[in-house]
Amino acid sequence: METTREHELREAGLRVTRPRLAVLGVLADHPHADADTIVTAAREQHPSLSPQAVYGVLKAFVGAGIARRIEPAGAPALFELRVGDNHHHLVCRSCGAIADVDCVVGASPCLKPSDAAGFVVDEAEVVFWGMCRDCQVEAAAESVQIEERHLNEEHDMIEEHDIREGARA
Amino acid sequence: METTREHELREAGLRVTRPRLAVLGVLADHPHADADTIVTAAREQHPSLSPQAVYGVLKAFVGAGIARRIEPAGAPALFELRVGDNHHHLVCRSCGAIADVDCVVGASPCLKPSDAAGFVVDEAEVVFWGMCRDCQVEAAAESVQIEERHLNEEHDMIEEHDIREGARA
DNA sequence: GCCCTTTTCTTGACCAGTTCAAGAAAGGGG
DNA sequence: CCCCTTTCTTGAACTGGTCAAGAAAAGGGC
Repeated sequence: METTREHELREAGLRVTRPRLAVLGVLADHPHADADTIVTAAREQHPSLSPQAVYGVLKAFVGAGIARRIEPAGAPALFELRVGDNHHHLVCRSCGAIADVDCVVGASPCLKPSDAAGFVVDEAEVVFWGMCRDCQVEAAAESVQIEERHLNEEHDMIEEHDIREGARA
Repeated sequence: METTREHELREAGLRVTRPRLAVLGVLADHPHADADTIVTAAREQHPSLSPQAVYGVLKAFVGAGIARRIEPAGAPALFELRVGDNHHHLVCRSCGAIADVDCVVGASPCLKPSDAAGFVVDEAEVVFWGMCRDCQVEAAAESVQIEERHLNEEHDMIEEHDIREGARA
């Protein structure tokens, strides 16, 4: 019995239900999963699970403070169980992969705006944009190919674009 | 003649068109406008302007480097002309107001992740979440009203649970 | 253990923001 | 001024996500 997870839910003031346990399990396995990934993965344990149920569960988790929602620009929302430590994220521009980064300064709020313009700031969210190791390798390989293509010239193009494996989760 | 703005467009390698000049004007007036605001405002100068044209223009601007797109979680994308200085943003949780903040450390990339996990980072985006002055005032006024209501009322239970302030940072 | 109330899940419609596609119109170099 | 290219208009479509109503199931009291 997943008493541990049941406990986590109860601790958070949430009823223990199959969909919630399933989603919790998926989040434990996929530290930065989007709703769709969660639906798909959670259906292994609970086939009838609906997307709306997942949205509801996720909203409950976020509301109860056991999950955090992150929304990198241009990507669907991602959810993670690591909460309360104000860590930040590295996002790969080409494949969307996400990695955690500990808070730069340590404590939260980790950053203070130089001039808060009258705002009361309660969170500083940092997103580091860049390219993950895999995509760097791929990009390097591709640029080599382009070079070769130029050398060989007048041969038909090898369409390698759209490789984009979903290494998001 | 808006030679200045025409020049800005040409400088950026863009053709000068009426929709573009209109959008450029709106962005100059509204430093953090969303697509819808831009459409509405730009129609004062160019009534037949379509939303799709605006999306196209904005994409062109961003591509040409004369505008920047920001996407605060849970809000439509906003566009600003201030580019190239890697400044950051304060976002009001209750009304969505946005204010610019100069880069905390000065130069861009202003922050270096403690451990980049193999990523090559090219930008550090910081969003400060909080409450703007207006909303603070409003919230204060509202809490006073609630307090009065409690005092006047015949001692209904003062439900204080679920306060759970989002002190996530 | 069973009932009852409340919460949650299922099913299905709907919405906002944005993108895609095809043809018409406008920019601007020659 | 013409022609080619880019851009805009019009209209449809798509994605990620929300809303609403009824069915199901959680779990406290008996």
